[in-house]
Amino acid sequence: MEWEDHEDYLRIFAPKAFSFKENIGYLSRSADECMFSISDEKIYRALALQNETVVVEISSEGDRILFVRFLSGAAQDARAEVARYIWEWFDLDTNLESFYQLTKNDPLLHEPTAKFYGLRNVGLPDLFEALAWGILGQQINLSFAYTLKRRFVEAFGKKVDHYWLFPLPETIARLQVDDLAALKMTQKKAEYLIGVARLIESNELSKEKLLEADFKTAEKMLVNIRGIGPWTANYVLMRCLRYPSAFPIDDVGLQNAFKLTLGYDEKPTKAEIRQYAEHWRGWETYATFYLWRMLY
DNA sequence: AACCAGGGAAGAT
DNA sequence: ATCTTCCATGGT
Repeated sequence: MEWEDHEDYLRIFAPKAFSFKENIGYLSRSADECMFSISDEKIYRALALQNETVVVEISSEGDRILFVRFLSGAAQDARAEVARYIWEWFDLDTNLESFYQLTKNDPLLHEPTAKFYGLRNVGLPDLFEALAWGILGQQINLSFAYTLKRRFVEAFGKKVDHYWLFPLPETIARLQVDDLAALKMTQKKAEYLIGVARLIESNELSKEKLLEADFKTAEKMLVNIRGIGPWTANYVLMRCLRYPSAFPIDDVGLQNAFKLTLGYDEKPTKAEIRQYAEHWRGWETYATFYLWRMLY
């Protein structure tokens, strides 16, 4: 991690193949997002750290240096924690150069990788947030998913200045199914969310445990949880745990992105998707992420 | 106003 | 192992 602490601000030096503009563009894709806001090419959000809560403003100097100001909070030890969070959020440990090398002649990926050069898998570092977003998003369109997330966050999260912190698992673990169903999600979703919150609260499930396992083992650990099938498991393996080979192959967005990018009239079959994906073995996460980006 | 969306569970084959 | 049905809401 490369960064400088200047007390009232931080500078974070992104690696090659990073474009602040592309990442801002990605983060601006939904007007209904409630976990951060973007205005004038700057990102604003609250972060819950070990010992305090801070509000940060993230802008850029050029396209490779992230410039972080603290709008509230930021004791000495918090600043390194913020730098680490942002480093992870933008997936700055990944070297994208070999991905670009691999895809520059790929019939499907050459277009998205050229168009969105420097885009990162801007993830969901918090495991409960990633799982909850996956569960909330099951079987509904994206706009309703954002509506549900907003209701969930505003009902059970915490507001810091103008910004929301995602609900904590210990809060959700204590709810009844009806408390969540009142937000107009299905009874099942309410059950799944409470179940996952309880597993995290009891530490039976944690990011650390999932990261100790290899990809296939972590996938099995997740799929064994009620409410988490292959789609949600791979979504979380991609966006939170950052296994490079995660691949939600049944995702309808992925099928639509194939259709759009290849100019097909019909969605591709699973076999076709597998065939294309052979070329990007080890980079399925980034391939999926760039293909999704084609859709909005 | 009927019908569809779409991932997961549960039950059936 | 693979299939069918159900969930329950918002969008069309």
